[in-house]
Amino acid sequence: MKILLVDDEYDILEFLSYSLKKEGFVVKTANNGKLAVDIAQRFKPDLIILDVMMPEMDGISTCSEIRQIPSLSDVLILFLTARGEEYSELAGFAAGADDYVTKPIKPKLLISRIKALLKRTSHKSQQKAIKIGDLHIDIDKYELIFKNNKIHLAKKEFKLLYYLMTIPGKVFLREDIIANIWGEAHVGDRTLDVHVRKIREKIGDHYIKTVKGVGYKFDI
Amino acid sequence: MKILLVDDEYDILEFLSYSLKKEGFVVKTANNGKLAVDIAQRFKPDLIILDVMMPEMDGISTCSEIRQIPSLSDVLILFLTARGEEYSELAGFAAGADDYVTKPIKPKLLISRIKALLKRTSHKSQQKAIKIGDLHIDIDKYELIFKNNKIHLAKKEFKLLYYLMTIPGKVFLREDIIANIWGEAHVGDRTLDVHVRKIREKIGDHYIKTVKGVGYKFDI
DNA sequence: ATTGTATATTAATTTATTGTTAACTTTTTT
DNA sequence: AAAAAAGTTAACAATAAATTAATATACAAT
Repeated sequence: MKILLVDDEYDILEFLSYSLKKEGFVVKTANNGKLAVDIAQRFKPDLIILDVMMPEMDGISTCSEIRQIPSLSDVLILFLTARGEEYSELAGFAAGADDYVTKPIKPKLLISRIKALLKRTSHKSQQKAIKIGDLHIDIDKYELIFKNNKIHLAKKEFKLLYYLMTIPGKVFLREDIIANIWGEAHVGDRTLDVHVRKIREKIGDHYIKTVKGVGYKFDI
Repeated sequence: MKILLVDDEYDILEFLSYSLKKEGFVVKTANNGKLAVDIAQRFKPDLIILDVMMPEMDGISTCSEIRQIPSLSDVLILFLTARGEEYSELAGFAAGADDYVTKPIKPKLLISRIKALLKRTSHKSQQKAIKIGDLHIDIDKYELIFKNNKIHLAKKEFKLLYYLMTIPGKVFLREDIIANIWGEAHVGDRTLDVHVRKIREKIGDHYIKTVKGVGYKFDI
C-alpha cells in the first residue's frame, strides 16, 4: 500500500514517514500542495495524508484539485487538522476527504484509522471460510479444523495457510507470499520455510507442496 | 435516543433538528453522505434520517455503506423522499431502510413514525437475551446467569462479555473491542486485559479465548 | 459535603507465545 | 560434482497478554 504524505513541516514528514514505513507502507512525501498533486499523478498512492494548514495551497484546495484528476478520483484522502477546527472538518469532508485525524498525532491511532480506511474500500467479495478436504479454515474465527479437531495456528502461520488456501492448486511465488504476509519488511531467507514447516507439522506434509525455484502451493 | 440527521439543505437540517431536539432526542447533523458515515461511527446513533437526494453520495449509497459497517449494522435508517418517487422507495428498502417519510415533511408525522420505529426495535432488543452453554445473559437486567446462579458483572464487564457473545466463535479484534466498549476515549494498553480477567474470574477461563496478536472470542 | 464502596484504569512486572535468525543438512537442478 | 534452493533444528529476540497491585474515578448513602 502506497501513501503520499503532505505537510509543510519537515519534522512531521520525517516522523510520520518513519512510523508508516515501519508498518510496511511505501511512503513518499511532499512539502506543499502543488508538489503533492504532481507527485500523486506519478506515484499513484492508495492514500494521501494531507495537512489542512499549509502555506500557499492549503490541504482543502489540494484535496479539491486532486478530486478533479480522473486518475486520482478514487484515491483515499485523510486530513490532519488541529484539534477543535470544526471548520476544517466540515470543509474537508465537503472537499472529498475520507477521514481526518487531529493533531497532535498519535501514530498508533493514525495507523489504525488508515487501516480501517483501506479495509473499508478493499471490501470486495471476500469469502471468509474455506473448506478443502479434511481442512476447514475460518478467518473470522481464526480457527482451523482438521479432521474435526481444532488445530491451533499462530497468527503468521494462519495467515500463511489461509493465503495459500485462497486458490488451491495455484503456485504462489515466494516473493509474493513474503510481500503478502510480511509486507515490505525485509525478512530473512529461511523465515518462510520455517513457518511452512510449522504448519506441516500440524496438518501433515502433503497439503503444502514445494515448487522448487518458484514457491509453494496448497493442494490436496 | 440519538438521531443523526443527514440532508444537504441547511434549512431542513435546521428545521428538523429543532423539532427533534424539542422532543428530547439528541441530534447531530451532517450535510453529506460521507460525513454522515463518519459521524455515525463515532456518534453511534439509534436512528439515522437520510435524505435520498443528495449531491455526490446519495442516501441510498450512504445507507448501503452504513449497513456494511459492523458496529452500525443494526442502526435504524429512515429515508426522506420526494412524493411519488416510487423508485427511491424500492431502492431504499433494498439498501436496508427501515422506513421512509415523504417530503414535504410534517414534523408531527415524522416524530410519530420515529417513535413507532424506535419502539418496534426496543421490543426486539428485549428479546436479545443470549443463552449459550451454562450462560444466560440479559441485556436489560445487566445480569448474567451462570449455572442457575446470578453473577454480578460491572457495567464494562457486562458490555464486554455481551459484545463477545453476540457472535460466538468470532474473533473480535482488540481495536474493535476497544472502539466498541470505550468509544473514542483512548484507553491504556492493558485495560482490556484486566476486564477480561475479571470476567474470567467469575465465569471461568475457558469461555473467553485469546487469539494472540488478534483479539478475543467467546466460545464454548 | 463527606465518606465508603464499587468500579475503572494504569503501571509495573511476569509469563507465555510467537517470530526470526543462524548454522547446518538435505534435496534438487544444472 | 558444484551450485542453488529448500528443509531442519534450536537458540534467542520480540511481542503480546496475563497478572498483580496501586491509584483514580464514579456513585451512592449518609
